[in-house]
Amino acid sequence: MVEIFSSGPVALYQGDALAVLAGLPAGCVDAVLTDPPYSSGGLTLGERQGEPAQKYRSTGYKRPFPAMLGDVKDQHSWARWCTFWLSECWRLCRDGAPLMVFTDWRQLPALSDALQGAGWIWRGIVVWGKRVGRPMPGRFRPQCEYILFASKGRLDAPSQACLPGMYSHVLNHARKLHLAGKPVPLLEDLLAVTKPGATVLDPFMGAASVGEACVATGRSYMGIELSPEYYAISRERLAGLTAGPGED
Amino acid sequence: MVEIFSSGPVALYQGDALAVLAGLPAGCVDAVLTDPPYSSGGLTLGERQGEPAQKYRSTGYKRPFPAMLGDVKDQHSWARWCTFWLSECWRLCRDGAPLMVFTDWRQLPALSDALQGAGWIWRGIVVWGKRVGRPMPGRFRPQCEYILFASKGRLDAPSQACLPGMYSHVLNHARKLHLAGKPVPLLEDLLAVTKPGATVLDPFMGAASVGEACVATGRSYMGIELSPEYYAISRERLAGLTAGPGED
DNA sequence: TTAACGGATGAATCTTGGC
DNA sequence: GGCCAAGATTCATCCGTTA
Repeated sequence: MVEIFSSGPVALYQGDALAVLAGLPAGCVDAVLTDPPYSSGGLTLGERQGEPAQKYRSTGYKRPFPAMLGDVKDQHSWARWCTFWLSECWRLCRDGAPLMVFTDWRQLPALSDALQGAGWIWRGIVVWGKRVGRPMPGRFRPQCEYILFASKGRLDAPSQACLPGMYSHVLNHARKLHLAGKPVPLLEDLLAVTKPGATVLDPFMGAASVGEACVATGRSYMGIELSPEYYAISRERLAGLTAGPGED
Repeated sequence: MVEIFSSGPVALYQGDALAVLAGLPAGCVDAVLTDPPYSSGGLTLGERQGEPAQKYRSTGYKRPFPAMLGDVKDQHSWARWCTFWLSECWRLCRDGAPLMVFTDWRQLPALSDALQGAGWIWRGIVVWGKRVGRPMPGRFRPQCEYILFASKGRLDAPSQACLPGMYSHVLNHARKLHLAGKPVPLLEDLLAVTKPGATVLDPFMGAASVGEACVATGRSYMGIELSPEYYAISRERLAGLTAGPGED
């Protein structure tokens, strides 16, 4: 059964994204902003399913994170799975809702297929320049991640303001609670395509950086997380936001 | 018949890219850097095939450019056509050669499929932040273009130096000779993945910005252009480079 | 208060050796 | 021979601490 936590503008669900999404009513969501597992990197099944302390990490790296569940798919399965949850998101959203999904360069084409297959109209790419990146001798370093931007039908723009197509934000790794944590200021910037008070859905909550950005900017947040460990971390983090400043 | 111009490190061919490439011998090229027609931007066939004064332009923008030939394909045909010329490039390149192809966000997934279908190993995306872009009220502006980076087999790196994954260069519209002209300093930066003296192939020369970057950085340049008008412009531009400073 | 220094880090990739 | 696990490698940037 799904565990639910609700407090003010925050509603959290612990369970598999597809299962939780299927149980929610249509039209209850104004926007989607999420960072799914990339299932990227690793040529072999063993590498993809490796210990989270090893995968995506340098040898000798010390700081541990809880395991990222569900990050073990090959690209074909990953694309089909994305189509499934993106279809559910489409059903839950009202017309005109924006969708923003993080991806790395390797999965970008598959994700663009998946979201269009789920009914979304692809509108563009937002670039996140990370400023730091792993050095790659003799070639270009993977220094950017990407946010695919789409809408359910004609985009219902919150204002006439023009938003930039790229953002440069530092990720403070000392404060990062999740291996794939994103900077809260970046997420706050992205929320500019939603109206104040909008209900934002995040099927892959992780450590709830999106939730913190929603609280900080006056949006309602619906977060779903499979891992009980990260669910607990997120619940504490969002429950404590009224008491003091949070972390990313 | 194909017209040929040759002068020092520069060799230019006037004709259809596929036809010219097919007549060249295998293994004569060290790297590919090119900016093909995107066949993007128009929602309808009529818009895609319309006068270039409308396409890619803000309303009211007056400066005329010669017609960009061959920019009239739907996405399926475009992807097939890309696979063809990318396969020819693959044949002409020696093992370890890098490939860099410009694209906009809309064609990025199709281009990644095409280059992998042609045998290239996709290595990543380099982001070009244009710093300016068409304002898009209420949404993110398309401020970046992308360079897909690939290699023929194992990449033969010219050095151990780590290159950045994104570049920010302003395009000087007044000096631009082609509607889709790219900043020469950006092209010079990209040439850092080739060795000095390398032979660089550019099947879609346009106004030869890549050619100018090659001359400036001591690379040999092979350029192909379908349009007689742009071929003439490029020939003059490159022939004049020894006399004085060029333009982009 | 400001400036400089040192250490840690990164949604990786490649080579090598073992089974 | 094929597949897989482990280790080495790389440096711009940022943060915390010291001067």
